Amino acid sequence: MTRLSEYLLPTLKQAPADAEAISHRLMVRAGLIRQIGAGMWTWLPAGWKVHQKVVQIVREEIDAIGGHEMLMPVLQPAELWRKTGRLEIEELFKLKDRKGSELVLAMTHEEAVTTHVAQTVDSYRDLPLILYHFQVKERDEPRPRAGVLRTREFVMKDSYSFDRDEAGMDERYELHVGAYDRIMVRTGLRYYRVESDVGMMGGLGAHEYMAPCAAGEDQIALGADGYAANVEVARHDPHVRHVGEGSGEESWMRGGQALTLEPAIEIGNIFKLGTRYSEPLGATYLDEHGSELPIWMGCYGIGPARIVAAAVEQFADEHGISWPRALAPFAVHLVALGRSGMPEHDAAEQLYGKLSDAGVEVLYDDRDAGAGEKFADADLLGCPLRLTVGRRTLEAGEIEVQVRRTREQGAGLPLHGDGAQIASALDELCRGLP
RNA sequence: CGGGGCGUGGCGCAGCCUGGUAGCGCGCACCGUUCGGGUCGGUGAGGUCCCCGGUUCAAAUCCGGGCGCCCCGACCA
Repeated sequence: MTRLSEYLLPTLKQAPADAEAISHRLMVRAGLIRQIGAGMWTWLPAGWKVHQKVVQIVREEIDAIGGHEMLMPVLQPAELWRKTGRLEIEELFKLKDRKGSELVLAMTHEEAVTTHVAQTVDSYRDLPLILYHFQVKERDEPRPRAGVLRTREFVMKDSYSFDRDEAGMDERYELHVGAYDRIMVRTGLRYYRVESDVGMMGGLGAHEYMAPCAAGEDQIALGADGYAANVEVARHDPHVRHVGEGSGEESWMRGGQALTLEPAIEIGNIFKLGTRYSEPLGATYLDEHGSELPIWMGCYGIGPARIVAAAVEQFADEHGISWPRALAPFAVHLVALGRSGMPEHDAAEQLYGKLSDAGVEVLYDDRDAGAGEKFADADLLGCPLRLTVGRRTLEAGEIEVQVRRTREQGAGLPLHGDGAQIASALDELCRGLP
């Protein structure tokens, strides 16, 4: 599928000096991302592949609960935001066009979707509805940090539900809980769904999906009984007592149980909005009796970039990244040893052809480079399986297979076997991996 | 926004204190060598020393102003 000699994968031995978070260091070193300014990042080809793996998982699960994908613009009239009272938000980028008209760069899309629904939905027969898109969000963050973890521009999947009443909204909300749980499981991440502060979105309920990792900027409180909450929520929970204050080590108790605090990053959030946006934007419908009623809404966000970074954080080791199989840029990293023209190199070429034809996602390292360099890059990039074709391989008639996560060598596969058979054997192997 | 740090070739750094217009490692190009864990040797290319101004015969170096980036905190629809 991809020859490394013809690909752009600029790996580095040393991370940029100012990079501290593991995901920041490794994603730059592995050639996945490059910075262009504070909180402004480019996804290079291999990085974008990973990002799009996440996007596709999210798309499939939102489609499965009846979501309809669309695309709304980032550039929007300021007037919409004035109507909802959000024009004054500091993080909102504001600008003017050549005529002097006031515009904003959207940091989220409630204003846009609600406007469209207000214009197009008239009857109770049009509801419920789930609309979503993957679109860039622009936020003038006071402090971007940690590579792709907190940026000023990032792609978000945001879906919005529209219902006749509160019960309907709750139903759509629960559908999203299910979809989000399935998304998290499929990505292979360790995660918690925690109750969150509803903040300015109204008091109707909200959850956050948190991925524990060292670079996390939030803290979650966890109980042995399965209790999991944002620390802000835990703080206001009457059952939670704060024990060790001031001694440096924080200690919380809930119903006689100690709570542990863990740093985590927010990778998704879901809110019950109620009529917070439908009212100012006039999104109403007529019910069976001809009465005009406001539409009940929910909004549901998920950040693919944060899922990618969290996966790096959670599974990296001293050699580099170790992707969960669902997110890996390639299923297989094939390393050819020896110089081009030598028998082992020719054998690697043949194998590459067979795997490609069989539809295996394979990155083929056909570069004229030393074995050490190739293995180091393979470890750094972190594809689940590494295949090696070298002199030993030829002698044994077997392809060497190494599992990235465990760095253990499995049983070899027949070098001269049928392509489809090798592919299905690899597929089998992959399915057994995390 | 408060506190701290940094800006010298693609990356990592030295030089700055004690002014004399730039050096190391990696990477890159070429030659040879090696070819199962970042081989070794040689040759070479590549720098407005973040920007503007000032001091001085002379500024990467000293002074003033600005910009950019990172880290901690605050903030985080």
